[in-house]
Amino acid sequence: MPDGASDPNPRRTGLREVAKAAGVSMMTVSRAMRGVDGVSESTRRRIADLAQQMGYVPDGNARALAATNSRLIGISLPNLFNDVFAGILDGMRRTLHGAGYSTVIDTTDYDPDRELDWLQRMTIWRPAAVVLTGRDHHPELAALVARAPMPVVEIWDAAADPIDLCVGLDHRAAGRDLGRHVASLGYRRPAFVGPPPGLDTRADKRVAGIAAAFDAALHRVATTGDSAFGAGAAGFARAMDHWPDVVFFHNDNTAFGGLMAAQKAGLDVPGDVGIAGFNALDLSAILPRPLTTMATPRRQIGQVAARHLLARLNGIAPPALTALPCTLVPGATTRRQD
Amino acid sequence: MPDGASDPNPRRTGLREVAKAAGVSMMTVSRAMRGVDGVSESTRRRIADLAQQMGYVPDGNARALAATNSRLIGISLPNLFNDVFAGILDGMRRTLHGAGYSTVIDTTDYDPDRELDWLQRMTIWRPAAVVLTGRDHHPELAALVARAPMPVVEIWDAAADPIDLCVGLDHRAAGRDLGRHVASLGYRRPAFVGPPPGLDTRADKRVAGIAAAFDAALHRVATTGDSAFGAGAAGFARAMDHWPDVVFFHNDNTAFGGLMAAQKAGLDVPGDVGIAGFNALDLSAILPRPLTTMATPRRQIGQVAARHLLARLNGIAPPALTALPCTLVPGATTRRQD
DNA sequence: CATATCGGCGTTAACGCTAACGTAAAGGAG
DNA sequence: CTCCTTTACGTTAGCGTTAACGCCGATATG
Repeated sequence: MPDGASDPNPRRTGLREVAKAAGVSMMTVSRAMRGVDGVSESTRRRIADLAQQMGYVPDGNARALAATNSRLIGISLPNLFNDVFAGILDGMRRTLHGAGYSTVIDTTDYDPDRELDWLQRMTIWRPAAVVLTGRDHHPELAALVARAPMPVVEIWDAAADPIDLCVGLDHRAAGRDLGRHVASLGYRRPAFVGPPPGLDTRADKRVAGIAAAFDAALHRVATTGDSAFGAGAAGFARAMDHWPDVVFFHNDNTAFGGLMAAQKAGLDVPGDVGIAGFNALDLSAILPRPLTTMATPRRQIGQVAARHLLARLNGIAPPALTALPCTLVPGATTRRQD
Repeated sequence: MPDGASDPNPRRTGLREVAKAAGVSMMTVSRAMRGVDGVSESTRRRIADLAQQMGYVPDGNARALAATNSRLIGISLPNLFNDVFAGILDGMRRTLHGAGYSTVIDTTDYDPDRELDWLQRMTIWRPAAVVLTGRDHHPELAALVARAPMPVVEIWDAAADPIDLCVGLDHRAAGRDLGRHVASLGYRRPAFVGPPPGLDTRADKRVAGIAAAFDAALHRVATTGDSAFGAGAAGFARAMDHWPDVVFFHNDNTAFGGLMAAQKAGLDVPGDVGIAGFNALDLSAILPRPLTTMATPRRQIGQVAARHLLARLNGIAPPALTALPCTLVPGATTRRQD
């Protein structure tokens, strides 16, 4: 069958072509394809078959333009080199995807400027909603959202007065609970190894919670570098200058780095020094001495956030603030209870 | 300042409003905003100021519709719980983002059906291009791409006859090089722990490469479960039933799981058994005994893929197939060279 | 001094689709 | 048999933007 040459511009098959082939109006095809009422079952099936056979693909841009709303949801996360955000994202995307939404993702590296920048570019697509990580944003972000009204979900950090919706956990309480547990084991001189203050505000809240559980001051050591593991090892060495009897880490990966450094330094864990992580990542459970850590409901946060968002998009008002509980994992890198 | 009520429908500021305010035609504003030729510098600046001040945000949907192309790029990856794909993605996104493209991401869990499904839904948005992982797709995918012609980049696995563009590494060669190194150390009875054959075709190619480096047959053990670490530990235990003297793992995370299992079983590594990973993830370097592994240029793959893609989008023809080199990391979980 | 060229801008006609409203025919109630 | 309702469509008028082309005055070119 000779192909081209006959038609100079073979025009992509659109609603028009399907309509002509089916002997109905474009509007009927449009309705049939979207599954909205007003088309008889027989016609719908006939159109669906025809569309399939003709290779018709609806045009999301035209659709969004005509309907003045799209099925695109923007998601902003600090990074993806981290099972924490990968877990949240996974929980969220399964639900959103199932409801017919596509997700546009960006990572900010904890930089509010980049978050704002991304949101500005995202609004070009008239997204149905956006998801932001945390509660601390660029000062201009609120104005931007006010100008382009749409549902906003802030995830991971549950704190009062969200922009719109918020699903996460209470990081201060999680830090406090972990701190209290460790303090109850008899530790008295805590240190913390993690990002420098101000960078990751969730970490700051956890530190505050941990510190509140102890009488003595908590020594905070700032890590740098790309690898969480390497940063943990280096941070641990610097933390030990202050003779702590227990070192808290930003997360389990850095804690593992610290554990390796302790081993290399010939220190006994938990005899000479206790070690505690955060998040209960997969790694923490298979160590010969499982990490003391706090399990965070990451996938669940994503799922709940997505469900609330869908509710909002369907006109139902979900709770503005949802804090999900964490679970202490006693592990074996701190002393056992006497 | 009393706000609403005066105008019943305050209409979002569009090209029209800016044009009216600037006393020029919509077309001039359009040109000015896009930075295309045909507008004097003074007019351009005046319009830009006005647009900024009026809070004008271009409509990507209308733009894509009128221009019949969008600045959206679809990216399909197996998952994000893995520094491998997170690294590739990061390298790619920095470059694409810098060129003004947004990325729509999906994960497939190594399921060709889900990849096809996603691509079908992605084409709705008329993306400027799509990125797929690997070279093995659903049989119908080629037809789908042919119907909606657009640049396609296949990443991670460099193999002949790509759909369009391909940037990755030669997994068979990487496996072979790693295998040869290990064989040269005197190991004779290799085993492999990783996903079941057919699931991750890159892993299959590496296995083939490893096997080719040995005289004896290679025992392959399939892992299951969500956690790479746990899977590695369980897989190692099952692999030892066949008395291998060296166990290769799908990646460094599973290898670490295996290492922990060996330690728990009282086996000496590399005395009793050698262990080799793949990818040189951050984890592998900070272990007391660094992993024998193969370093893969993940971020670089992303960058090169993005650069080639941008070239293609700008009408320049990049090389169809690019294979990037890997670097052997001898580590200490296999014997030293005699 | 006529003609070609070019920068700077405007006009027109889509791009592919959907909201809102219109209409014709069939069925049910009184 | 009229009136109302419901079902199943069709018609009209955009959604906000850009490609293509046209026009006009200003500066080179022969």
